[in-house]
Amino acid sequence: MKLISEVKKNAVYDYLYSAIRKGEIKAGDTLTERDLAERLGVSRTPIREAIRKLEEQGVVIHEPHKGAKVITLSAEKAAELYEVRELLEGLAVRKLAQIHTAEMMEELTGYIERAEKKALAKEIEKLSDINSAFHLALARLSGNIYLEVIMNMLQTQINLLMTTSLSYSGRPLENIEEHKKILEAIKLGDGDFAESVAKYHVRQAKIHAMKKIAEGGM
Amino acid sequence: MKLISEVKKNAVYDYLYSAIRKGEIKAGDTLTERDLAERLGVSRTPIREAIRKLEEQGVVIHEPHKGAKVITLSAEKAAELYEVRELLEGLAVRKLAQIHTAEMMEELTGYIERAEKKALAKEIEKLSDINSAFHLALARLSGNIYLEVIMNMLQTQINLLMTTSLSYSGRPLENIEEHKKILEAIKLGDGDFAESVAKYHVRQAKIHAMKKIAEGGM
DNA sequence: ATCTACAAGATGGTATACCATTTAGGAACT
DNA sequence: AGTTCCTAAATGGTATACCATCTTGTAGAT
Repeated sequence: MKLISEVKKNAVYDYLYSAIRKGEIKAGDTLTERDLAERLGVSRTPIREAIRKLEEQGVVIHEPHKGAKVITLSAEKAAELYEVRELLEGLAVRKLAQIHTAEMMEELTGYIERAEKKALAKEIEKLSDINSAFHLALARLSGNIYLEVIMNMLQTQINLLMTTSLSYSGRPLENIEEHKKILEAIKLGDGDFAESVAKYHVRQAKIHAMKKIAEGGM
Repeated sequence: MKLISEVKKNAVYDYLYSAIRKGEIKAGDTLTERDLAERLGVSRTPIREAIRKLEEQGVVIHEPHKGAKVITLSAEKAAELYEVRELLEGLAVRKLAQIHTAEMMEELTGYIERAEKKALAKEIEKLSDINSAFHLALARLSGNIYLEVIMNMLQTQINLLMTTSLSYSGRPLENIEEHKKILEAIKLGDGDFAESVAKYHVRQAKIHAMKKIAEGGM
């Protein structure tokens, strides 16, 4: 039985991460414990824990006695991000091609269906969340726990990038089509092929993101 | 000016991680905050932070109201670990082949020299630490910040594996020879070749580790 | 004998106060 | 005017107490 009021530690984390994604807290801003505690009406303890978690995920960097600064995602960092993600997503999909079951495919298809609805409804923030969930699911279902943990971190960063820098602008339909192609490749059961399709997808996403960053004001 | 007494949070983390590596705290054991606080003579606060960090690194898993349990590294987990590491170390070395400078090579060579000394002196625990530092340096020098963060986590896990399961038993000399080959490949500047040498090294380490796990009592 | 319910202990989460360290700004001196 | 030193404020770290929740064992009922 899940209660409404989650533990504050998580609530604070969610609030801060969301505020950063929405741009209410900008890159370079510093989070100070006492400040936030007062503003959110809680003690420093849950704030500390939330900031630790943000640090863990690479969202802020803590400089002693200067506060935790929200990272700035430069074009270089974005390139590094996608570089690693290409490898890992390739591996996840390769493994999935070898071990996939009907239930797995059903779950994955579910994300795509929901994504299509959100895309049509232009609910871009929710679309972004669903796409995140899709990629995380690929990692989780691959059965490699490390892939899952790492992809979670990378996805957190990518969401940050998408929202703060790219203002959610995506290529929603092409993106979804590529996701479908990944699922088809998994169904074929050919690890090499599935891996190459997944890598292609990540490269496309990277190209798009880099172009946006180059245009937009970073 | 660095003082002797580091912050307790880190001291507690170091103590716990070390105790786990030494087997004083075994896989499956639970860490409870009050318990440790009393035994180490500090308050729960630094204990909490240390446990969080252990959790972050995947060393313990926190189950609500049951304490933080030290993970059990099964053969499957070890295989997953090396699977991911092969990809990432391959990427790191590929990049290094393209961007390496004299200073970088000097640093890397330094690790190998120190490793040889420790190997000859049979100081196996210190050897293990130096090898960790070598691999972490590869990731760091590659210039991809994500590689560095991720490799740090993987290395933490591998150290755990080496000590708890493999009792430091290694193939120290072969290992060092392979490290030398990696450096030579980097110097040649051929990314593809360097990557393949690095991947080969990780696969060898994996084979050795898996064999040991199969023999030894896990 | 088994099941239920409840109470006590264990565990985690939060609030608060205090201490340590660092930073930053200004006063005093040259 | 520039430099040095010192102090106050900011920030982080730690200790402690209290509260909420969950687990577990046991007493009582059936």
